[in-house]
Amino acid sequence: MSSRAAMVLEPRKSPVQARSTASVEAILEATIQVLLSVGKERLTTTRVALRAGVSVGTLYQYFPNKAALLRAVLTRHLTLVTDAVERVCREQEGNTLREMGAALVGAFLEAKMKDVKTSVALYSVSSDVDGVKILQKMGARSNKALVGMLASARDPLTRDPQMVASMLQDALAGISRRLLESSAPERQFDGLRKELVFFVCSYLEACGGGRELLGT
Amino acid sequence: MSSRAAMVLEPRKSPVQARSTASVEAILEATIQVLLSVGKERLTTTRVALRAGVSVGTLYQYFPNKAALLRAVLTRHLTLVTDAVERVCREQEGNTLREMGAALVGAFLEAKMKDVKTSVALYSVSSDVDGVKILQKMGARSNKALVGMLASARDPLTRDPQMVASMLQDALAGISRRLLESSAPERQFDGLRKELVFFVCSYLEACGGGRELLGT
DNA sequence: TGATTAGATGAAGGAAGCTTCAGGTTAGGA
DNA sequence: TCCTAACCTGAAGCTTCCTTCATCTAATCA
Repeated sequence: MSSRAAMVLEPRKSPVQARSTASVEAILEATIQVLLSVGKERLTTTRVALRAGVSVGTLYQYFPNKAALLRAVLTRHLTLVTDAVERVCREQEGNTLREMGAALVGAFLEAKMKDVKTSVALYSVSSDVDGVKILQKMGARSNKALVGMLASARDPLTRDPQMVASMLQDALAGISRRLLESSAPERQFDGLRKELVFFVCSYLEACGGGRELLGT
Repeated sequence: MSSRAAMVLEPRKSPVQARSTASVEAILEATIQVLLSVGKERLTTTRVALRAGVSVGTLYQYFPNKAALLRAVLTRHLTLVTDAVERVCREQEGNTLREMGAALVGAFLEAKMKDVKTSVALYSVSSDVDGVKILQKMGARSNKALVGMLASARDPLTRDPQMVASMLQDALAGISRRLLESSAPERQFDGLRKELVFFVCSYLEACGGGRELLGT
């Protein structure tokens, strides 16, 4: 009957004491571990609980079902990436489009590469758990941040910022996905990063006047 | 004991008479129908067979298991898209980078939009069936075609064609995916197409000398 | 037309895993 | 110290489906 009465689905129950908070954390972490070690096909709630060092019952005390658990993990991960994007966007306000492009690419790739294995494992989970909805929510956040940043550019955009932002984020998503799912992401990383900066900057500069720039 | 003895996995048995060919076709088609109507979670082999107007036994006569069935459907769809890309690449040989970019975007989007629902439904299937492997195979084909086309450009590339081709196809993939998964793809289609052409052309022209062009 | 091969059937075996719940343990306040 | 609420446990119920195979029907060919 406390204020935490209105929680509908995600957490079935909120941790109050320290030990339960630890349980939830352990479960979340274990989910990723299991995902990495046996793959989503063999990821069972029992296995996750085992790995987390708790019983299945405990798991179900905090997550209404398997899907919710996976959703929580996915959300967690995507939030990190989105936060990273929002951060650069804030930092880059007032800079040139070229600077923005380079910074965006750097931050995005870094966030995704932070834990390659996990990123890849979560791609496979996404489609089982209306990951699209989660992605859209995060996408909207990124979009907002990007539009704000672009609007503040020293060399202003001559095109619909909304549209430009979408292009950038979706292209980034597609390219980084392929990178991550390739056999050796680390090896390709640097070359790809450079080209991606070039790609994005070409576009952004064309979106601006496209004059005062001649460098690379 | 005929020559068709070496088939290992995909089709368990090859259709010989007309009726069996019809069965296979019906099963493939039914798979998509079921996917669209009840979603992949509730797609069962029995349901597919029912919809196809055959018995489960028949289904298992041509597909060793559920995964192979889904793989077949996915492969089929992606082949169409890849074929489309290869076609434009051939047609555009010898043209300018700008022309190539516009044509590529057009063909790619058209192929993907041909049957939006199916495309979207198959995204969700992809991760259950080592879709990555299939995607990579198709990606390699597209890549080859793109590289060939780019190499033939009237205004030659000043950057690694392999890399440029990857950028293009992955960006295209990312952007089209978002379009397809959005709530109203048709509505956004035209605006997005135009911007995408601009995006791709900006890049390609920057990859060429980037001089003799001034038009939009 | 009879023999042989291709194709079709669908009930049932069997495995797997999600989720519950009745009952135990621990922590913190009175 | 005792009591209540928070927390934990894990065996087993239940459902869902994949896949097989013994059997039947339809083509094809000599």
